Amino acid sequence: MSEQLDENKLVAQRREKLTAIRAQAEAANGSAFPNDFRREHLAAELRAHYGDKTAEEMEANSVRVAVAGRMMAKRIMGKASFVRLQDMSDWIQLFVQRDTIGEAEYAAFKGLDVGDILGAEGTLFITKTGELSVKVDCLKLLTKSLRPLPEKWHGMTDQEQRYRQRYVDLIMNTDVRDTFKRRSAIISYIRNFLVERGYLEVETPMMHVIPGGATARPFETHHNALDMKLFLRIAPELFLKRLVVGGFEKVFEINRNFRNEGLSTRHNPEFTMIEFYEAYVDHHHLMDLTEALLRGIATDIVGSTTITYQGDEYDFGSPFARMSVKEAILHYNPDIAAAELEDLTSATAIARRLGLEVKPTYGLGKVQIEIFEETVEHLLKNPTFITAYPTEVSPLARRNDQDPTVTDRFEFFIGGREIANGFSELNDAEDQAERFRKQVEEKDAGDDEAMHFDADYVRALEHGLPPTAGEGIGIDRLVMLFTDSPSIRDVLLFPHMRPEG
RNA sequence: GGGCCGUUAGCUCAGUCGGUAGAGCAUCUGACUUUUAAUCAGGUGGUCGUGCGUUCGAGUCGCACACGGCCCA
Repeated sequence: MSEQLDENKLVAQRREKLTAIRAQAEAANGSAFPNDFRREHLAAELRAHYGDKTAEEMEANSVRVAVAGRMMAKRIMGKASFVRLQDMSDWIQLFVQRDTIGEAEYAAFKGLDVGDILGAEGTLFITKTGELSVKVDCLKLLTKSLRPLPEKWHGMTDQEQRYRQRYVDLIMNTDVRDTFKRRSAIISYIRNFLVERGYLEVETPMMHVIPGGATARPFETHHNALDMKLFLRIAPELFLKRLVVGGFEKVFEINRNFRNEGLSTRHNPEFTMIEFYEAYVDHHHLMDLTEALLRGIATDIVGSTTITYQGDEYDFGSPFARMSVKEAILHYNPDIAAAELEDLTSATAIARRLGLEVKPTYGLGKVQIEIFEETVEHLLKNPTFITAYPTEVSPLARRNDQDPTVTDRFEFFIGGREIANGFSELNDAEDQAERFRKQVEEKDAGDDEAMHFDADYVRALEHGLPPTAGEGIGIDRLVMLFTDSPSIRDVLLFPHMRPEG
């Protein structure tokens, strides 16, 4: 596929047409790919302004328009024809008459192909079937399309082709365009939400010398001039907190992170997260903020506090449920006694009974989280905050003042999936250094997802991080939820695919 | 990583028991001055994902591989 894409007769025919168009344009001192046509109107604007007018009203005051877009359908009725012209906003019909544009122009029009990019000028009118249309008096081919589009009725349905040739998918499928417009709207909403509250948007490095801020396997790359190994970032967290040390007390970043894991309907090697940090608040404040943000997205973008995802309804209108990890385990496992969860031996027995692997290095907190993930996560359908994560699995979160075995941390779940993760930040530099050492021990013991020791980050903390709370939200999964998309690939314009076979 | 399913014309899909490859749309030719999946008549279009094997003969049966989808880990 690299050099010679599949050629066929249809493409060859169009190439021949283009050759003739080139020759004609050259003879007239013009271009086969003219760029001097200026569009004055979008289809959606015209529909909005004139869509409910009557044929008589349109005839009474003639409206001149200039539209441009891709020809999606061509119906030749003899000496008059109809064209469906699709632009970024919508589509509008063109009415092309031989006796209006001239015999030579009409002959040229008949040679155009579905898929060609056209510019058209004319006056608006309404056909006898009630379709707002442009009676064209000037039609111009702007770009010749050499490849046939998929069939008009079924369109492009093959998932693989839709992902690989997203440009065709976007041309053919309105709902795909709508999904990505909504994705953009959601990101804009989040950005405005935070900027309105005094947050500063920043960009921090994506190439890290020490990958940090999450437990995940990073991608490695190499800097030639410096002859050094670099990692694509797995999270921006440690840089954002350095900025809070520096005095940017409310910051956020929306961008890509990279994790070297398998692909699935919920995982792409590169994905988009927002992380935000605010000084002088705690994780309770972030839960309130998150609740307001998600309710706002539902209301303002979806248009309802109830959303439907893959047949299930979720309610964003009521206050979100909040419970601790241990409460959740006990609530969904009535056969487990509270005391059993507090003891490593009995908790390990429970985990093994569930068929979970418990490594000798696991402490009580890790075992509890394994039980939680196995028995609770998938049941958290309506919006729920789970709090009080074990310190053992939260190396960057602040210990709880009453119970130092857990942290002031929460994760947010909906539809059985984790969408967000936030906590009051660990700002005790000495505690942080100690937890990094623990992570390094685990790394040395063979856990390639464990963290590195980041000495500069500890140095930053030694300058003093104000009490701060921070959170990360997976944008792709959030967009899946709000666009009713079953796969992460449906919300990524160009999802990662193996090379074509 | 494991299981199941898929890969046939540009697109969407049929293809019986193993016997020379089919339809619709698109395209080409002709007719048609208000259609919207326009209609009518006629024509063109194929390395059946790749490779190996079984067979007189493979789109069809077997094995391997590639890519994808769904489920599981």
